[in-house]
Amino acid sequence: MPELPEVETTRVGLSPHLVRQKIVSLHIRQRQLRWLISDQIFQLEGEQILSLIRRGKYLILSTQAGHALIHLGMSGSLRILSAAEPPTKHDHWDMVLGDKQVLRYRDPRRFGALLWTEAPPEEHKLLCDLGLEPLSEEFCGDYLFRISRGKSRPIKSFIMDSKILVGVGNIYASEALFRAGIHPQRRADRISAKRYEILAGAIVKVLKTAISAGGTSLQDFFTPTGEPGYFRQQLSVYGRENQPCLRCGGIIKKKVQAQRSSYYCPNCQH
DNA sequence: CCCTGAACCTGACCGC
DNA sequence: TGCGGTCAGGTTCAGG
Repeated sequence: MPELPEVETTRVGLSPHLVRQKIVSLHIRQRQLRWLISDQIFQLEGEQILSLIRRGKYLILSTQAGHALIHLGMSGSLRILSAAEPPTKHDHWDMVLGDKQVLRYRDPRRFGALLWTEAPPEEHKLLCDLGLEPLSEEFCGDYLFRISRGKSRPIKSFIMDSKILVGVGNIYASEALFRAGIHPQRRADRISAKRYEILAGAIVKVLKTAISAGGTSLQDFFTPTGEPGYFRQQLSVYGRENQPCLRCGGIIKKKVQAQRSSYYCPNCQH
């Protein structure tokens, strides 16, 4: 579920509640997420939170002793609650904070992760091969154009590949391609530099707009204060199969590509 | 290297 | 009400 805008919304919402707080204790009710939560994670107890940053779809919570890497998978969410609030069925872990508040992780499908690392996080196996941040200075159409040469794979899977750029998942890939007028199945090496310029702009625009709206809530996603994200109302193609294209009035199609649904307008996207 | 398909897990929804 | 099938925002891994 959560793509870059939802993870960024989570980070922004949590940050004022977490940074400089002391972690009083950690309570794990379900260790089996995407990977088993290691006992090393208890080194967080007694530590002060120094920062909460985002890299791609990962959140990195840093202390003097080491770093917790948090991934929300498909259905994960984080909330700040009163420590007195009883946990419910899929609330897998709690981080009790110094001010009687608790950071609570909920994840029905358990595809998320909570990992411990003492080395610099950027060296971690899951982070070291990640591509550019789409909202960074270096990201541009020319970057996509250069590394797409000789790549026959479809453009949708290309922009969803975290080794190339991070944070673009199934919703925003469809949305960005629609805005750029590019067919999701077009080969990556058959797109001009000019069109990559437009695509890079569309990716940045759609991600920034979604962050401003607090992300997209389909089923499981809520901001840390329990609010849904409102970007769903601005989706142009995602989830709109058989509905009219907002640009040309044609019919939006859905096609399964690499086991993921792609939504597009066959008239506007080539 | 490139791509596909399976795997991990639960819940919502739809048709019968 | 119940059952079976399908689908869902992510990512890794095995295999051809």
